[in-house]
Amino acid sequence: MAHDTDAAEPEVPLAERAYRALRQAIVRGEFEPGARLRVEELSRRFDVSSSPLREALNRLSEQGLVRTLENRGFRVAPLTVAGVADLARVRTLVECEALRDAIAHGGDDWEAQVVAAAHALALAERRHGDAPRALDDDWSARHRAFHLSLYAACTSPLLLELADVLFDNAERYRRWSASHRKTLRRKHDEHQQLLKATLARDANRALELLRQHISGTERLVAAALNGPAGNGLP
Amino acid sequence: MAHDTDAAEPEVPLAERAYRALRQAIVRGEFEPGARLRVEELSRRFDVSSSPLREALNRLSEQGLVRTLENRGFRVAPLTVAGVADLARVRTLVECEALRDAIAHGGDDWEAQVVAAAHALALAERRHGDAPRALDDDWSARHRAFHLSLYAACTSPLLLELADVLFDNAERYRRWSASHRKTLRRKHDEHQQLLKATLARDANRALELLRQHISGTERLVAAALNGPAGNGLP
DNA sequence: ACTTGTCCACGAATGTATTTTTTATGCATA
DNA sequence: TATGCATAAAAAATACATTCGTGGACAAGT
Repeated sequence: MAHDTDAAEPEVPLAERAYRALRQAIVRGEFEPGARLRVEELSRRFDVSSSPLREALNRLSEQGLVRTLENRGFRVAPLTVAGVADLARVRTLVECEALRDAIAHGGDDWEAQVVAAAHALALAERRHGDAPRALDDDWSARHRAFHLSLYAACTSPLLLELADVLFDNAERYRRWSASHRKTLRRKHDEHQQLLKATLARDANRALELLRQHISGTERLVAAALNGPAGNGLP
Repeated sequence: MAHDTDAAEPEVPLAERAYRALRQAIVRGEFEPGARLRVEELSRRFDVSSSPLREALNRLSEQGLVRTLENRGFRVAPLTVAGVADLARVRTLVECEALRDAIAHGGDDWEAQVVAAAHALALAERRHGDAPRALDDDWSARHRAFHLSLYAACTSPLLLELADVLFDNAERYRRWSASHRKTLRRKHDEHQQLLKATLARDANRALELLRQHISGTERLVAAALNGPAGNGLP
């Protein structure tokens, strides 16, 4: 029996591993927004040859994290004011619908998972003091888990998949904003209120809170994007 | 200077060509719904080697047209009752929002394009008699162009991209349904009404018509899917 | 005799190394 | 300063090697 924690999980294909590693690197902001993604560099960096790497890049480009320029290689998708506005809009549309459905159909197990995720997030926040949370991988993972747990009971697989992809795109903006800004955001109360409304099955209130949550993030990011001119953005 | 109409448009990469050809083949139903997509076969069929082909397959799998099974190759995404319901639901959400926005923001040029697309579609329908339209490539192209022209003035690129991908997924169901059914659908009136309401900038009515249009298609497809048991579907 | 499990071989998917083609860059020349 | 050619770099595609599942034969046990 092969154990997973060993050298490099040989049962998961290299293309898949490259995909995950690259996606995480992009979401975490390890590359500059418009930066070129040279196949050979990445090839060395992830210790994988070109073919699986190109497969990963192609998948990411369908998700909006990477841009393909024909015969001119790949680039990290840029971060723009228009982009964050568009993203917030579509996220609101998709995630509100998913939340509405989850509230309507979720059972006890779903509620339990939501409470668990919220608690895990709260723990990370308390422990974390005043450092910018969005830059902490652990907090980010729990933040993501909390939001997605809210939708988990949604009956539409497509909607869930969309919410997933859109969340990753938004994560890039959150991290960029957190690292280019002085004032830090306090999302704890918003999350708690969202949790409370959801558990109370108060769909109207929960949806309104979610809308505000998303648009609040968007406003901050947009301000950071065209505020300190010359901070790396067009 | 290379001319485009010659042998094979050398300026568009093979991966891109493979992607387009394969997508069209899948949408047109040239493969059975759950059929295996062997790399070597496709490689010979499209006269391309494995690398660009795998890139195309990876992109298509992100779009929902192809399913990836780790270490077991690719398959055409299945056609299921749950799938068509889910798809119709998300299409309604996305396309209604896109249409609302287009009606709010579209200018004269947009209106002109919509009218043109509608007219082109009407011409194809009149000429086409009573044969099942969804099986005719020309009609399908015009049908697609008409629907997408309605959204073209939408200010959200993301929404437009989503509408595009979802429409292709729906096209698979339309074609399958059209080829496994006796009674044919008459969508002409629905399209005309939709056009009329849109040009009148009557958003409420247009959105309601679009909802009915999508759900009408869904009902027919769902009926065809579990109606004649043993017609190739689980 | 029939089932059940294991091992081997074949085919197909995955991955690497290499060649080909295209695009970008620098230098010389007008 | 602009233009054209030569060179270098990188992307795209191919050919080749490796690895991984699948199915069949054979052996052991029921």
